[in-house]
Amino acid sequence: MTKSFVTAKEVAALAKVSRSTVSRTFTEGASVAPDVRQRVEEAAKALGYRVNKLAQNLSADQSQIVGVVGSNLSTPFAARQLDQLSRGLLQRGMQCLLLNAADAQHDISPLIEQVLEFRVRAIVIMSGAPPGAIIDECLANGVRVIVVNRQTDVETDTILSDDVAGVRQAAERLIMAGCRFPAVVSSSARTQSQARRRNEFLKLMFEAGLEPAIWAQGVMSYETGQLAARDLLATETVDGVFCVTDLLALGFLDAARDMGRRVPEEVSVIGFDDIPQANWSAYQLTTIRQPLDELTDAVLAAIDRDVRGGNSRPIRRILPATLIERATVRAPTTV
Amino acid sequence: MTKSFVTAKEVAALAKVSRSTVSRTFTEGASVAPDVRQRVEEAAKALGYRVNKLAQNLSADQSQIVGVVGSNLSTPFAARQLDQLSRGLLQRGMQCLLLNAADAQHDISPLIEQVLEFRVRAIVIMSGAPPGAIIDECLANGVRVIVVNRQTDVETDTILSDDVAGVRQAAERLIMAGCRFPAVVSSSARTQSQARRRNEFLKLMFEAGLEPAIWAQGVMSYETGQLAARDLLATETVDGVFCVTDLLALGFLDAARDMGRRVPEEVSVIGFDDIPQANWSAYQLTTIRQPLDELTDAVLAAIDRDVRGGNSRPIRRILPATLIERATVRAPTTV
DNA sequence: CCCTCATTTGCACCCGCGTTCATAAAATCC
DNA sequence: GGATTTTATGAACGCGGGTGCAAATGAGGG
Repeated sequence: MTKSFVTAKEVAALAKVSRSTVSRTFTEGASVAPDVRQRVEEAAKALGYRVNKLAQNLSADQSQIVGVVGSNLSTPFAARQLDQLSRGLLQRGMQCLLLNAADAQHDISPLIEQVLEFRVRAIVIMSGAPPGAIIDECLANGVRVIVVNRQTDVETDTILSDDVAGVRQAAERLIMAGCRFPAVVSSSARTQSQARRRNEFLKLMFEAGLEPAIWAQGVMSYETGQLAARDLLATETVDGVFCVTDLLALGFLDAARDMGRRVPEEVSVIGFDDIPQANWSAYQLTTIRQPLDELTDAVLAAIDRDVRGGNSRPIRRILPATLIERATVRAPTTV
Repeated sequence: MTKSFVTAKEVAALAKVSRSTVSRTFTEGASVAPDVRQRVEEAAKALGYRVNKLAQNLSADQSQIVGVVGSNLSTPFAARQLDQLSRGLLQRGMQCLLLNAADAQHDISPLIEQVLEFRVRAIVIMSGAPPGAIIDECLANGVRVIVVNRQTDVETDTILSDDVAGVRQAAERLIMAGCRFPAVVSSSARTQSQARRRNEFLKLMFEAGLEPAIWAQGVMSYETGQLAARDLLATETVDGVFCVTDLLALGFLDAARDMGRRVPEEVSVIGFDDIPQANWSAYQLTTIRQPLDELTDAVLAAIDRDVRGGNSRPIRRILPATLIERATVRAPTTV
């Protein structure tokens, strides 16, 4: 019943040629007589032959597979990122081996090891903490590693959006709105971009002579944002909130409204990422947009890069984040 | 610079054993003397050896890769589905080769062919139109095909949520709310589940003596839902809307409110899927829940199944969809 | 002390395909 | 038309690793 796949040998037998000729028929730019080629192709079609990529990649010692490790894939931002990336890979004739790091903060070495076993062409790390040692090992083996939105001490391709500049715009905007009692909301997960955004916000606020309330609990989710609002608005005097993620901001918004606080009149809220929901008319969240398209393009470009001159230096691209004005921050006050 | 990977041969040389012994050391249940095993393992670690899955799978004539074809991956429902599935696969020691069918209605044969070349263990089809011919070919080659939320004429594993029963609950609920002028909203994409939900709704409404307005345009998105509301509420008398997808329903809700219509007092709205956003407090959308967890479990079970007795008949599981009462449908009227 | 049996190990071959290399056939040149 | 170049084809080898088989080693029993 469960017959095995058709091999080139069987095609060769049917077409009455050698297996080498079959191989050549399916190899670009090999020399095969037209009539023979046709005979082989017919035989292949009749038998339902398709090359075994496993074997093909084995002798070539490289595959067109790209390993992608990510986490929180149901989160709007990550989902869009993966959607774009996987589509781009497919368009470029590469395969996308998805490794879902269930837990962001865990060490993702085992995942990388797993993907290495497939002699992948490149590894894209969208999340998780990759220890330098294993990245070095990848690079030593000629596997390009592309790290997204994360600083690494290792010399490898790095693509990130300009969190610092983005946060600066957010902070300035809140200050322009006349906020006196800022707060910053994040989850308890200590991912790099979260920490970077939070710390930069704190730094800027201190420089402006303000002392933000700090809230950091739970997982990265809408519900955590709600919780933050209930905590902060009940116990603190807060008139301007920076949520390190839109998801948090949306939860914050809803809970604030449920508590009867008016946004932006009583409290301004600003997020980060610009996920689609931020633009839904129930929210109209003012936020900092991550340049997702450019991010994806940069990743794809970095992967393609290794085809050409081998040992050029690693890419390091910082893409601009921009303030998207919507309706959750008070209009600038003319001081 | 770009050195190749370490092979078993090199490990053998270092450990002063034969390559077979190295192979056996990494093979479950093979007979290797304890001291030799340790020597080999040390050598392997020192050299950074890892087995080449390509080669391993080649001789085994099967991989632990599962091909997953999906589309609209940034959509909340699909994203969650993929998240769960990829996590489950990883936990079970399988790899997830993601094929992103950019366009749902296109023929996905080329995608399947591509994934077949990797001698995958199974193929999960979450979207797209798989022609029966190629599925037959998969099955003939011993590759299990699992189709999710889609009826097929081919005899293969099928997992679907009970759209019909779900829609019945939605329709009954709207009727209970006293709706006289129902409408059904879908996108113009002619995916099976959309069509099934719409047609079933129409049928039930006709049976109840009502004649629903039909709206079907655009892509599957929040914005399309907004558009539907603007169209329907402006030109028709509508007091009860079934959106075949939560995403549509949320857009509909927002646009309806923006037009000043009160929900559920003036118009009741009910969705399908129960995506996380449906439970956000700005919406509180009454909807039909697809049993996502059970769906994923069933898919994973179907994949695992092929380990055991080979030629048992294909699975066909229909999982119950349940009405989730929230706040967008009027309370039942006591007729 | 010799024989038997269990365990360990190396050899050789196979998986399916790409790729020299040599050879046969065809085409070109003078 | 013979010499030379080009082209087409098949045999053989390698990619990295699994595995059947037989030799080698060691332990146990009579």
